[in-house]
Amino acid sequence: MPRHRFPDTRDRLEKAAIRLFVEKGVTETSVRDIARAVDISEGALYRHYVSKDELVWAAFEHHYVEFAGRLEALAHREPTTRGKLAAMIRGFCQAHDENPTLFRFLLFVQHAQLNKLAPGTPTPVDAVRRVIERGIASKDIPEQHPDFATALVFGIVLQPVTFAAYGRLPSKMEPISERLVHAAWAAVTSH
Amino acid sequence: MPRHRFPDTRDRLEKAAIRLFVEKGVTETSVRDIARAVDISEGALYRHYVSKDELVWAAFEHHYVEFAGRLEALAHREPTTRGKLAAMIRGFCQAHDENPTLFRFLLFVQHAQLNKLAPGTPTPVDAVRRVIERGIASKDIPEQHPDFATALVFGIVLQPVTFAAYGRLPSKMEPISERLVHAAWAAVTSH
Amino acid sequence: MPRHRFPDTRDRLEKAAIRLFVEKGVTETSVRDIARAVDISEGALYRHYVSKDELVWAAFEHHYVEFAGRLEALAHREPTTRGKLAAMIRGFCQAHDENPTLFRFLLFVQHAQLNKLAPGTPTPVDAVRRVIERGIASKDIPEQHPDFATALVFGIVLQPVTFAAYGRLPSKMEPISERLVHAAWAAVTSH
Amino acid sequence: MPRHRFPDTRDRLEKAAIRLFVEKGVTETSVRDIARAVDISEGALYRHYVSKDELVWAAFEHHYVEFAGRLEALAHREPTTRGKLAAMIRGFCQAHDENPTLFRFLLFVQHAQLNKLAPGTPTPVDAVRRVIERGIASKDIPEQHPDFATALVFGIVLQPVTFAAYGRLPSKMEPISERLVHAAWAAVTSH
DNA sequence: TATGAATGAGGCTTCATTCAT
DNA sequence: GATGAATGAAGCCTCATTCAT
Repeated sequence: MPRHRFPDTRDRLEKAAIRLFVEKGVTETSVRDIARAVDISEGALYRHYVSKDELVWAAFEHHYVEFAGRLEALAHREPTTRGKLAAMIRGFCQAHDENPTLFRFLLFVQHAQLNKLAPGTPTPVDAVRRVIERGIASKDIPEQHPDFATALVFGIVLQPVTFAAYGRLPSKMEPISERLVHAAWAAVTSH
Repeated sequence: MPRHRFPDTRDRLEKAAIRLFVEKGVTETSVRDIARAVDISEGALYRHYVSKDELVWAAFEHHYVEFAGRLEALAHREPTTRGKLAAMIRGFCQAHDENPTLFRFLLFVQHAQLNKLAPGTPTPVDAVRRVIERGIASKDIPEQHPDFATALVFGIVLQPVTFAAYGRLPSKMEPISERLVHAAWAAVTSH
Repeated sequence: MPRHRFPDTRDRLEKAAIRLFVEKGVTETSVRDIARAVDISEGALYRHYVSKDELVWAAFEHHYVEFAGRLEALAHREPTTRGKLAAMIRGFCQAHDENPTLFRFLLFVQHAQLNKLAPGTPTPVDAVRRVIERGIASKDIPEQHPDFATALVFGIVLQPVTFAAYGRLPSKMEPISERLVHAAWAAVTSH
Repeated sequence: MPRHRFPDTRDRLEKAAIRLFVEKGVTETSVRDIARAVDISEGALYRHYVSKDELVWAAFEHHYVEFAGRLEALAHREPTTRGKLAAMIRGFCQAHDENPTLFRFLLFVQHAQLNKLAPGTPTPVDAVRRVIERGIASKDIPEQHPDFATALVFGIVLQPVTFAAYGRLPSKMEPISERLVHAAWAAVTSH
């Protein structure tokens, strides 16, 4: 049951759009740019997406929710708080290395899109936050504001991604995933 | 309508622009938006800035370089690696709390502006990196890629700022500065 | 309002632009003027030309090169120097009378456009100059600076065109073409 | 009885404006350009000229009328038609070489300004035309349309100036003045 | 008297979107 | 279905001119 009659063109549009959005920014990428990248006419794009906004949103939502689910599942498999956190951080690294462009897209556009998510939709932030909350409850992690601890974990994971995006660090995350796990655990459990 | 009532138009433009840039994004803020916020005509803006780009750049460069110098000075006063790092992190928090809008502006636009900095201009990243490099040389910090450790520190400091910007954390950083110092030190010295 | 009723929009734009350029000058003609003359929106013009500059250039280049070729061909058919020169002068007159507006456009904008011609592109000036050069070599024309003689011929032909453009002379050139031929030959062979 | 209280600044403005007008064109030269060239403020320019248009006009009118008078006087001194014409052509060459920029200015802007001349004001064209008219009346020149003959003389003189302006001929006219005299006389008397 | 900030109109261009073909 | 010309709003910028200081 395909979600659309032209799944191929739609996918190619999404992929090209994501690439351009990361390269130039969303506002700086025109519908024309996207149509050209996929070699269709501007008008044709509107057969696949109602508007540019919808294209951005669809590209975001689809992958963002999927990624949240993936993290959730990874955490679910592990029994301990540290194991869950470690699995999620490794999941971040793996997702990044599989498709850095997509990862950067999600990272860079999230704040403009988050408010469009249906309330209650699980996000990667929620996934991490939930693990931390339970870790605090079970005393695996010292008492602290769970959002703050979540921020620490995200900062530790995403800043290297940002540095990599701008060439300050090598582009692969998986080689440093264990370092990130240790750093995140240390940060979250310090005092 | 009076003409010279505001000899400080340039300053008012910068301030209004920074606010709008943070609220809506740089591309999404039009010259007209800025001019209206200051109640002058669009054309008048060009008496003060050669172009919108120059306005963005001037607002960025001025404060960015100043902030880098401030961090440098804070680090300079402290004798130990940990002291230096702690002073800088507290400096971040203080700078943020003094003017969160300005801080967010610097944070959000930096990547589009950094390549315009004259080569060799010291940046906050350089300031932190230098302390870390020396800390590694003096064995205060375990052997590791200094850019990686720098990323950890920045992630730990900036992600809470980002969470605060989007309402996930309280808007003041100074109350959590000691926590950030501990977390950063823990992350950098873990293994 | 219908969209595709004029598949010849580009041509109509060029024609209207040329007319306006002659009437008011290139800089003094706005893109809006041109679009209005053809009854399309300003934005639509950019489907046909990348910029106003390109419109000016395209209108110029196309006709200028064509005209140069036409003169060249006319000269080629004649065996003698005087015959070649006479044919070219008659060609000028005929081209002018066929479309005085176009001719004046080429005359008035040439200096701003000539430096954009690909080096080596033949021009009407080259065509005349070449005939004169050979005429000097074959002693049909007395020894003299060929550029100077070329200037004389052009002055003799174009100044009446200019006078006609500003109403000082009747608007048709063909009736005076033989007079121009005589005058040009007399000027070029005097001493 | 000075014509203005700031003859010096006014002169410098006129000179700078003429230079810029020749270099870039009248429309393409802004009031700002002119004010800067003379190192005064934009506002100050309006103490000397009511508007940009008036500056253009004043610069034109002043020199144009003066030049017409000069030609008239030169012709007056000579008894014969050929002598008068020769004197005027030499006068053109001399005026050009004294100040080529001014000469080009008059040449290039004349058509936009001529209709502002008070009716009856003598122009260089009138001066030449009058001599030709009388030459025809006295049979020194064969019967022909005097405007046409005037066009020939102007073409022969001005086209070399144009070629010089664009680098196709050496920049001095006086060395070729006798050639121009001969060519003009030959053109005008041919048949 | 000189300055230059301010105006307001207008210039060129881009863009998301529509729609006749 | 697909095309791409057309729209109309908006974007950035320049300019001649005015006028408070």
